Parts: sequence; C-alpha cells; structure tokens
Amino acid sequence: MNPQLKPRWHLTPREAIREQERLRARLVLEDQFKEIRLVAGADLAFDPDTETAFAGVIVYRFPALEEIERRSARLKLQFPYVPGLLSFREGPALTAVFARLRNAPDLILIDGHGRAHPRLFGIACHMGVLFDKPTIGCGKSLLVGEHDMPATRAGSTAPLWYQGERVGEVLRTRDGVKPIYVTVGHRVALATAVELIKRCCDGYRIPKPTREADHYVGVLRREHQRKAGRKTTD
DNA sequence: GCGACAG
DNA sequence: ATCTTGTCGC
Repeated sequence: MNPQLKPRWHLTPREAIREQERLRARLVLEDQFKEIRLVAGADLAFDPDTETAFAGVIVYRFPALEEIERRSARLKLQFPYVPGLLSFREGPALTAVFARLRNAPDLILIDGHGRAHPRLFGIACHMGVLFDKPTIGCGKSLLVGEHDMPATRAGSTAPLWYQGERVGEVLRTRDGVKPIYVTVGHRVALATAVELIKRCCDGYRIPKPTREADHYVGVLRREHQRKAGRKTTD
C-alpha cells in the first residue's frame, strides 16, 4: 500500500468521480519496475442476497506460474455497481485480501479495465496507484473504446482506441475464441503489459492468475452459501 | 430523449 | 457479478 495514500471508499458517486480525477494524476504509463518474480491474480465473487463479497488473491512465481500463496477475505459491499465506478464497489475487498498476503507481488492482474475507462482511470489503475505496484487490467468485455477484431489465431492483437488515445490491446488468447482486453493499470507500458499477459496464459482464454482466482472465490462463495442454506433448511 | 454500460 | 444443463465441436 502506498503510505502516502489512504483509500477513500465511502463516497457519493459524484465524489468518487472527483477522487478518480485526483488519483489519475499519479498514474505512470511506462515501465517502472525491476524484475517480475511474483505475479498475483485477484478476483471477487458475491452473494446477491447478503451483498457479501468473497475476495481472493493467488500469488504465482513468474514465469513458472507455480502457485506459492492464496488468501481470501469476506465483507459486505457498500457501494452499488455503477459502470465507471467499479473500484468503489470492489476496492475495499481487494484491499483487504492483499493486506493478508505474506509475499509481496511484483505485478498485479485485475479483473476489469485500466485506462480503457470513461475518465481513463479504471479499477486496475486505481488499485495500482493505491498499492503502488505494477498493475494490468484484464477485461472480458468492453466498457469504452473502439477496435477492429484481432485475427483468429492465438496471439493476434488489435489496438483499442478511446478519445484519440490507444488505451489498450484486444488480445486473442486462444484460436477462434472471444478475445480479452488488456489495458494498462499502473507502472507498465501497454506493449509490456501485452507481453506479460501472454506469458501468464497457459492455453485458456483467461490468464492463469485471474482464472484461478476467479475459480477460488467461486468455490468460497458456494461453500458459504451451502452452510447458510443448511441452517434454515434443517 | 435514446442507447451503452468493466464486474 | 449471478441465475443455469445439456450440448455441439475439436
């Protein structure tokens, strides 16, 4: 966590927008790191009934992609889902899980966008600035921007444009499968981000760190719901 | 006013 | 994000 910044989560939508514009000034869109030895993937799952979120983060040795640690955290979501303000909904939970890690990752992969955002400051940028770490956004669908479809073959890319700026890269991670959106979060140049993401892919559409984190929190959520349902059923 | 809209 | 089984294809 960047000691200079204290997270400000409980804001009104209007204040949240101002916060994004304030933090945006701290973004570093170029490579600013030494060696990447540990990569972390994080994700959330949530139970609509209780508004409870299950956050999970898994740390891998890079480039081997061998898991060395995984942690989780559970808490109520306070902010509604508003396109463009995702970090204010998921940020508290992500901050909580990362605080539990023993191994400090050198690179963080976040589900969602970075620069490809209405105000050029998506959740990947937000978390990157707060943690003061190289961060990359891995989106499964588009929020803003325009692009051509990359060629059918795995490894093909197409630039993602928004407001005259190249904010990301559409990456085909598997032959003939729907591509993913790679966007800069913090301290990593776009071209570098694409290369790093490619090296985190192991044959599936979603890069291993985020894919495994997604599966992890899904299991946690269902496990918790199973217990809750049991109490009121028998 | 209409349509779009990460997770 | 979540609700959800089988099924078509490599």
